Amino acid sequence: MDQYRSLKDHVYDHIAQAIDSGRLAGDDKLSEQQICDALNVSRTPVREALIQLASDGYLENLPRKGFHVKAMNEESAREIVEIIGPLDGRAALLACPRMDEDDRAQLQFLHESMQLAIAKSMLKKYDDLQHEFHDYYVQRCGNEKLIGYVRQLNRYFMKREYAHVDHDKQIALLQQANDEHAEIVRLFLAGDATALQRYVRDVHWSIDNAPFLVW
Amino acid sequence: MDQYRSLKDHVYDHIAQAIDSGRLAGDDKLSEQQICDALNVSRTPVREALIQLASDGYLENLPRKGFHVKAMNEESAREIVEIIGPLDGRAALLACPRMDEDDRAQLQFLHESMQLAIAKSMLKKYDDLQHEFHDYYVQRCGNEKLIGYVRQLNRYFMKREYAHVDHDKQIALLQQANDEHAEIVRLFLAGDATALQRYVRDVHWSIDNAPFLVW
DNA sequence: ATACTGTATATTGTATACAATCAAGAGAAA
DNA sequence: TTTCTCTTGATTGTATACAATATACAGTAT
Repeated sequence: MDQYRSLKDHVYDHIAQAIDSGRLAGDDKLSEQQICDALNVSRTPVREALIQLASDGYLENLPRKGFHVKAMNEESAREIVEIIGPLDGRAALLACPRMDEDDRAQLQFLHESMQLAIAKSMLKKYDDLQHEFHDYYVQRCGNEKLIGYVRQLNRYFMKREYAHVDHDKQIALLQQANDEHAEIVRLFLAGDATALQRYVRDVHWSIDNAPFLVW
Repeated sequence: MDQYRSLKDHVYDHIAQAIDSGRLAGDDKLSEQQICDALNVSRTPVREALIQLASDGYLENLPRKGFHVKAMNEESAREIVEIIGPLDGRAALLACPRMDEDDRAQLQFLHESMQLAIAKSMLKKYDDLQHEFHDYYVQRCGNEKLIGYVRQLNRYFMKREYAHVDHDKQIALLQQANDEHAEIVRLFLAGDATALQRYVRDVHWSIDNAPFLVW
């Protein structure tokens, strides 16, 4: 069963990846013609992909003036931080009773891997593992709509930059975050879904001391 | 300043309204040609609107087989109930410190109007007021992304049907809901944002005794 | 030099044309 | 009758053509 992928989907993935990888950023304007030339397709599938990307929050569409990449600014960062906690916490709550022994072992393994990454100052590695950690239980919450929301919100954390924070301070922040991961793992192991939700929502994603508000 | 509205937007509104109003429902298949004929436009803006509607959760797109209205079923209803509480609660938390005297008076007025609607057994009127009540503080939470999410989730509650519940039972459910609204108003007046968030999230939108899971 | 105006070019929005796939029905084989 | 295959028409996916608007730039007036 070879699953059909339209040119629209192909274009969609191409642009989405370019944005996620940071190759397209800021308020970059997208030229339809340029995309057509690059991918050897006509404007129809390109426009359809752009409309979908705009609907999914990747782009913005100024009527009669085209599409441009939605810039990350203070305001949208604040909006994301205000929402992610309740959603991630709810995902943890729902995932908790759906985890089996192997799942819990995976979470523990990821936590210890992150600790290793911190010890070796492998910041990028830590970042990847952190996403994998959160993704792991979100993917198992059994709520497709919730999974979609969290995925969309997390996209913005992909492009975080650490440049303007000095290295020691950065390590300290990661260590704090991973201590929280330890508690999250503990609550998953204990199977205390309610406490888990509260901890993820109110502590790990605390609006106040959000150490993740770093771009 | 006449703001430009493309044919795509026109088509989008047309279909969205047809779905919201219930004129299109179930798994109804949408014929592109039929829409073209009805609105006297070509397939291009129609397809663009359909793609956006699918991205916004109105429709589903089976490759090579077209678009059909996303049906409401047990599963998607459960998914919505699992998400709406944390989001609506967070919206209330954020809105609370942004409310002025007039806003609080509006909420109180809406609450009392709902009580009146219950007393007169005006179920449809109550429903409208309830939406207005929740919308009122959500619209003032200062988080556009959150507003969008709640709006999308609430679409599904628009088409709720009361038919299979007897009238007295229905009135009792509405009375309970409005008692909760009273508490919500009280917390808004008290300015206790934290308690408000908790109440909206854990009591009013409680997963367990969700009296709103009625289609 | 600066600001304005008109024109040429580029880009977006929409319509139409063509290609690929799907769905329905007729007819043949079991 | 049932099932299979083939064919035909309908529908979707893509390309191209055309129309409407926006952008850039040259030339002119101040």
